[in-house]
Amino acid sequence: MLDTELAIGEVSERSGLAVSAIRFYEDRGLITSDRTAGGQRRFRRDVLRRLAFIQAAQRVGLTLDDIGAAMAGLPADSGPTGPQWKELSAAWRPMLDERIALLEALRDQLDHCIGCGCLSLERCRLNNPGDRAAGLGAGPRYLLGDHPPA
Amino acid sequence: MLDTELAIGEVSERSGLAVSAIRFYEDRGLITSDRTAGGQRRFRRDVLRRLAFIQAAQRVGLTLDDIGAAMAGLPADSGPTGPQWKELSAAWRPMLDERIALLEALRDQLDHCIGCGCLSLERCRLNNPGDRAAGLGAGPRYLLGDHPPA
DNA sequence: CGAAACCGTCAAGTCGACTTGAGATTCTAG
DNA sequence: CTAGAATCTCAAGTCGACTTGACGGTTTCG
Repeated sequence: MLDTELAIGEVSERSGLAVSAIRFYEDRGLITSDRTAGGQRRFRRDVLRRLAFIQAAQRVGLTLDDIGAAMAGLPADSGPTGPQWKELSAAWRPMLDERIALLEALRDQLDHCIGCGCLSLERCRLNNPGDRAAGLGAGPRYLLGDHPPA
Repeated sequence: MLDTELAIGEVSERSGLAVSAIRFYEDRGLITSDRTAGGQRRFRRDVLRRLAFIQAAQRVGLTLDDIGAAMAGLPADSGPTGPQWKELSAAWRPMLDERIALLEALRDQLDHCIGCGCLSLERCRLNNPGDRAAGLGAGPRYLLGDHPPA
């Protein structure tokens, strides 16, 4: 227990993730672990940082594949270090900004529709399929729409 | 063709949705249609408004169930009328604001982490499970997290 | 009238992200 | 040392939102 390594249950408790989810992430290669002689997982503390990172990224709407790709450039055994973290954050910033802009546009558009009573949603920019910024396509599968092919 | 009713293919083209998706929505009770003598669907024009509405709502991250519930109060055969639209929009506004706030918080937090180099993501508010606003839980299943029990 | 284009109903499949269950093994506190 | 809490693996299930496929009927245009 004073051990630096954490059992999966501890990781679960500290990260707020289900044990099954943690195993799933390991299967997907997002995190790694050592094993005890008996075969149980023991995680290095930095896995918490990775998991936190994963959770944050998911909230932004990235898929595990995206996240895995982004983390592929990081050293496998540690959380992101300074410059790497910087790089990642910089890479995601435009996407964050885009999502925010989209949500704001939606809200304002809604306000506009309320204000003018036009009810012409189908003519609103909200549904302009040609517009990259608004026409994000097919719904929830990828959250707020596409994540850049990045 | 000068007919006021639209065949499913036309609806598809005008709405940008796949024919199969439109049928799916009808199964789910989100839209309705008449049938020709031969059994083909014929949609009233206002179905376009409904579909537009559905698409907009999805982009905000609502499930079809949510959308169905919200539209349940509307007259089945027409798009939302003035006051109803107003009511709906008003109901969704707080959620939109919350989502926007979340995204902004995430972005700013990311900036902060870059700035200070603390790398202490796990201590950041981003992952505070007790905080309703930030601890939105379990990822993509419900898009950017929970939609209010509304 | 007849071919091409469109539409119908199922049932089953897909995708992402996990969860659940079964049955066996390992750890740890008393 | 032992009871019982934690873990293990692996297969299968779930959920939301659709899509795909098989197979057959309907509309429309020339």
